[in-house]
Amino acid sequence: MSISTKYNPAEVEDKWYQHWMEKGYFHAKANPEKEPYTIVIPPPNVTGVLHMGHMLNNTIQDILIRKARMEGKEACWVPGTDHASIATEAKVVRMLREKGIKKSDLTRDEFLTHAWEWKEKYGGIILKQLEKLGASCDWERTAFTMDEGYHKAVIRVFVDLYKKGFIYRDLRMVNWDVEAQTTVSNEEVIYADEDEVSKLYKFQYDIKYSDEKVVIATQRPETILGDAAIAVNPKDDRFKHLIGQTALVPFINREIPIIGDDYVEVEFGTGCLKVTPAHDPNDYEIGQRHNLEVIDTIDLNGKLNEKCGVNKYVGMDRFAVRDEIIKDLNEAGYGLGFEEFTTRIGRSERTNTVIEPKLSLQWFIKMKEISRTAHEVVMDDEVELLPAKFKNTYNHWMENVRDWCISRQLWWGQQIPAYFYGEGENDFVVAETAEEALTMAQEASGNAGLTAADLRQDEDVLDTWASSWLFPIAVFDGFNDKYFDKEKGKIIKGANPDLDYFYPTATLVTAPEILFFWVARMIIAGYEYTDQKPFKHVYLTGIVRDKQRRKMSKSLGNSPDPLDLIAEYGADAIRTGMLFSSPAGNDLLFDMSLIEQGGKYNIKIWNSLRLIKGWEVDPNLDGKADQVAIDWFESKFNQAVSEMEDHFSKFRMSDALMTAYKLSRDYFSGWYLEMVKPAYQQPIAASTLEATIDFFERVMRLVHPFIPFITEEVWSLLRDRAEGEDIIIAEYPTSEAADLKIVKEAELAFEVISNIRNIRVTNGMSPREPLALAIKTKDESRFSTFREVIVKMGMLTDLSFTDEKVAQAQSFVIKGDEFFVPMEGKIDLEKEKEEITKELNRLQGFLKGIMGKLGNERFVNNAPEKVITIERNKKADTEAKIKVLEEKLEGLS
RNA sequence: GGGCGCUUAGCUCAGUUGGUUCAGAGCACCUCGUUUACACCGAGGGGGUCGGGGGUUCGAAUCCCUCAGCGCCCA
Repeated sequence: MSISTKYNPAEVEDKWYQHWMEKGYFHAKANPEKEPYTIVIPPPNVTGVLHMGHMLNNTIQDILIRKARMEGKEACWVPGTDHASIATEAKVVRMLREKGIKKSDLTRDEFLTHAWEWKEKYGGIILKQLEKLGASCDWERTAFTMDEGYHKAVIRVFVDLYKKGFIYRDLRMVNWDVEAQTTVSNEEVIYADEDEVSKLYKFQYDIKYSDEKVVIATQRPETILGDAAIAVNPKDDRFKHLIGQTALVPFINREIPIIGDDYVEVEFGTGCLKVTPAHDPNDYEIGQRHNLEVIDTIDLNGKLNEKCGVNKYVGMDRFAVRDEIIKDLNEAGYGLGFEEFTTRIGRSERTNTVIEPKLSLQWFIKMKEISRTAHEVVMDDEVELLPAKFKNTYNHWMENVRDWCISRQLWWGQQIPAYFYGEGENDFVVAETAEEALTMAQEASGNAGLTAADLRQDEDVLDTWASSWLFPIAVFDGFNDKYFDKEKGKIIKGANPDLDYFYPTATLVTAPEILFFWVARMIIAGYEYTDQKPFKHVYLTGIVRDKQRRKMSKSLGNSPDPLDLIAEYGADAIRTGMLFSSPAGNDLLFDMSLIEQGGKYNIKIWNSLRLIKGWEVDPNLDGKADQVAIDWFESKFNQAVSEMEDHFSKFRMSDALMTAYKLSRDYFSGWYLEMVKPAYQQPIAASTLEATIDFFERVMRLVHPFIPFITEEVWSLLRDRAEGEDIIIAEYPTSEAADLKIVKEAELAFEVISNIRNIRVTNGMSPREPLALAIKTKDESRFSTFREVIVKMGMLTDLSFTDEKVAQAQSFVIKGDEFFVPMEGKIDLEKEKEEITKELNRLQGFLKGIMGKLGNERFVNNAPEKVITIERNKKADTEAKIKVLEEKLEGLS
């Protein structure tokens, strides 16, 4: 069979992915004969598209899964998508707006119809893209957080937690996005990378029954009309006498108290703080402490309402009012100018609108108690974070965990199953279905005549994380009626074969930025519902950045399109490229040259295949001369496998790849193939060819998890394969004892060869220039094994042993042995002398250091014998080298 | 403001309990080479006072203190 000169990734990759799918290799079934190995994907946004972060993350997951599969485990990688309330709703709203439809013109049901259409059309694109990467997900298990079963699970958990007393409703200061008309979590509020310069305006307030004035400084003059107090620091001598007096809000002359509170920073602004409990979280807290009135002057749409007390401002946008009120107050003589200061202004991640702090009734989950076990298990390494440094961060967060606001003022998502039957704040019931709710409401209200039409379900949906925190359980249908004990609020063990088999999962691979939003909460849910951890290891990847360390993002335009990259270089190249420089927890500085390196690696493998496929066997050859190379590579292989096992056990994926890369590229394709390669157009021994193919197969199996496509292709071409004899399910190599003696002998031989090559290069000789080598050694046997290798690869005409120094020769020393390459006057004497002198100086300096150590009594007395012996050996070795060089120098002059 | 972490070659990073020539890898760089698997290659080479200072120790990239710079998380 002839093999194409060029490797064509696109063609090969599509072919094999299809083949794997047809054979059903990705599908996992509960199989008691095998050990399970499960990974659940961090579900990407359903409307998302593949970006570089996904590429890294999913490459790592695929490597883990493929390796587990080859190790004979039942490898199950569950893919899925997240409904992503805020992001998806924003996209649907934008799409509708482009069609001229306003969300506010639609009913909830109409909007959701559009949203589902959108989801059907664009949802899951990202999963198709993962196929291109080679992801071996069990596509039959693809989950979506709003699937019917999943939806029921989320609602069930809400009801259960409510019953258990973990969910409550309370007035809280939330971040209000006036454009999206929703609350956003603290995490969704972003601050500019650099502090922003803003203006701090000063205004004076009159004091009742006094000629004194009090001067405050504020960034938000539009909230003045909602002021409930002026606060000063009780330790501030300038102002403490004012405490207890009454100030007048400028312009409207509303009376407000002057209070003392430690929160006020003496140094900041004027030292006097206007307190607006309705519009600032800190002010709200001060208000709570001092029982201040809450005057909510800004409506949900960001416009001032009649409570502000000034007709002309009612209905105006908050920022327009700011300009207006500054002007008006200045004209009225209250303004005292402004100063610039740097501050941080929170903006909505979704709409970039300045966040409006807002008091609102929200649903919360109490976190302290429910998260206790989740806190402990990470501290005890029952769940291991990798790298471990994230334990500290996790600990800090868990120690200060705050209640989780789970309501979102959106339509796309899981609607909160709270049903109101009256006007009161507490006239509601919580139930899994409307029917159940009706019965409960009739009971709660004492009104048996209530009908379904009298019930009003809470308008809000749940935070998306309140869906995805159930992911490892819900993808195995864990909350289904059949497996869920509603009384106890626990999942029944032994009832759900899939869950019992695949859960707890093995490893979660995700980004550190969602350690709390998702990882911690999954652990919490895991223990709450199964009394088990959801996963053993959490591998936290870094962020993919560009060379200037900027995060790669579409908005910055600094990210290549992953699919273009795959099309151009092939998925294997991308996978290796991403992994070449990607230690766990460290950011990855993406560089095209890494992808190119990955591509070159594939080509190297391809060319090695071409070389081997070109060899003709001569049955008369015994191949004895090749045995040394075979023995050596066998050991080298085992050494590498053992190293990789160590790397894998520590989740050092980059290092594992580098070990495999060097084994296959440097040792197999470089040294080994060169050692056994027959001369041009010469045949090879059958046994050597067989051994070589066997090695090649083993190397391919070893790297298959990293580069699945080319390894499958090479595997299929190396031998005639039976149906189903595919590398994807071939056995993963495990390490066996390596013969360290032969490895050491090889190293010596390679060093000799390297020195000979060096002589050629430094003397400007052609690599083919015939040379001879004479060795002066006490132990000829150490060269016996690799004698022929040295001759072949050193391009030597002769290798002999000598007792005498050889004149007119280039020489070098390795471990006390002297090597002579006769040059017959071809060398540059002066240059040679210069170099020897240089080396001599270096060695003498080195020796001086050793002598210093050995001359130090405290060293000799205190250091372990082993260390002293090493120093003595170093001394002897160095002295020998110096002697040789000195003699050489003499010989030259 | 509180917490955590980082600083080793031009770049990205290894360096496990202080002790083998421990100062390393990959990439980049420089020189040479087109010898039929591969120039998407091969051979060879240069390059770091381990952020600064101090201390502990016979011995420090490694432990302690301190200064400087950087990053992340939370307020």
